[in-house]
Amino acid sequence: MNTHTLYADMPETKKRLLEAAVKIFGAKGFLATTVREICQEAAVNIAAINYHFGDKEQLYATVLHFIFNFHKQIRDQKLVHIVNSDAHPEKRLKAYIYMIVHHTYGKDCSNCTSCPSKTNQNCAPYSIFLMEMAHPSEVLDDIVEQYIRPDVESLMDILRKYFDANVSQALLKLCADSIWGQILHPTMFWPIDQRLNQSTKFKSIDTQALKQHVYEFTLGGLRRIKQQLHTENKRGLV
Amino acid sequence: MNTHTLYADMPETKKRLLEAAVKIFGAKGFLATTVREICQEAAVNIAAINYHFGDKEQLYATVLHFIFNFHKQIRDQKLVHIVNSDAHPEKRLKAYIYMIVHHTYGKDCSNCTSCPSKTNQNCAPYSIFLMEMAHPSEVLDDIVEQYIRPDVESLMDILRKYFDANVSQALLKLCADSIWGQILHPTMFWPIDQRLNQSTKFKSIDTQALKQHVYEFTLGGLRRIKQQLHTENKRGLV
DNA sequence: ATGCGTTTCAAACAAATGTTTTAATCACAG
DNA sequence: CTGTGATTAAAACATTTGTTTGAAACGCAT
Repeated sequence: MNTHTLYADMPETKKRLLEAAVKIFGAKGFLATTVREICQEAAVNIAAINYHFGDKEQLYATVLHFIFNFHKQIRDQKLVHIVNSDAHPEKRLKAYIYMIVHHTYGKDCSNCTSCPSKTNQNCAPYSIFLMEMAHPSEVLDDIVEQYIRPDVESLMDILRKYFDANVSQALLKLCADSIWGQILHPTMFWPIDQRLNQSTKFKSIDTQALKQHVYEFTLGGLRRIKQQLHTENKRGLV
Repeated sequence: MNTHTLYADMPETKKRLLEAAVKIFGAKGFLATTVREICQEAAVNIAAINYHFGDKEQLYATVLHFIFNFHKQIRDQKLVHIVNSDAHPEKRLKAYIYMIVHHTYGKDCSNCTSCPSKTNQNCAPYSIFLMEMAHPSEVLDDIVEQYIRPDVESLMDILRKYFDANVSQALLKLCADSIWGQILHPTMFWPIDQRLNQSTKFKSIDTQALKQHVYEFTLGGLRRIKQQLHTENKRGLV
């Protein structure tokens, strides 16, 4: 079902443990999940975790890598294609936003085994991600380098080319944050939306509408800022 | 130091416990903090939590209310003033964004006792908030109703008046999310920024620049969307 | 000073957790 | 069939956790 580097050549028991771990770590958090529950979910013996992974923490680290490695290959391919394209920066930006939103909210996620409950809970990967933001573990360093930095740098590249004039790194970062903030907000703060609008997550998030909106909103924002830069430069020359 | 409704008429021990609880719950999460550590930090006996709060969970619930109630009075006053103003919606939007950013990143927070470490950790309130997003507790229902819904509704009001034409609730929500996403992103995903840019939080976040950027970016986004609505309507009439 | 309700204290309790141990079982090459 | 290494199984272990208990100390009106 899933051709995964970390996953492919694992013994059956180890695979089952990993899948169960994603599910339960996601549903309850690291400390609230007991190794007993994971083993029960995976239908293996209590000692299996220590045998196959060393201990609970190393299992969690594997889970973290597993989650972020999900779709990395496809995603990276698309990414270099977008960044190296000679299309207009606005087109590239559109491709970028559409791609990220797709991988964040697409069916690939809502159908994966890591998302046990689509109704009243954040799906496992996002819960785990939020946990890391609240209290980063040691693994986060690697995760950022391997999986997050490439995505962010790509966006910075696109933006740099968009503002063809000399533009500060600080401004690029602000713009990138504006974009990422818009993309991630609906998943990350989903429990609030749920309570505000009695909504169920994957029903209420219209991926297509979100893509379009984030792109149009962003385009308006960027154009305005670019224009302001332009008038500032002009004024500077007078 | 802090004239707080929940805080004012508390016995000394209870206050100390509450402050210690904010600090340690924030630094470690609910399960990772032991009542023993809180009591040690507060320099009170082990049994004090159960005596003053009932149990660990009720202490945590109090902490949650305490955090969100912080500055609520001032904030609410400003809010009604902004919403009921007869200024141009763009001006009101600016006031709204500036106010929220101020209360999210302002000195009032970075100086408060709830933010023990400004260097390598998210400050307590935001860590606790993220925990709630990852795994909501029962208290979140009340928190959303009392503290979050008013803020969001105010923004929706402003936006509704901005798009003077008939505009769908869905579009308003998308725009509101774009704004909130931009505002919250830097705090919430601070651990990533820290690792990407070796930055320390309160040094790297320039509140003034953030305010201005979010407003300008948002204004550009909203204007573009409004314009698109307008041409759509025109086309509809033809 | 006395008595009483409130608060603090040290010690103990019961429950649960991650891990280890040791033996049993399995896969399978020789 | 045999033997060897890998895997699984059940039980036990050591620790830590939140909570309770019952007595002591305190504040304070009478």
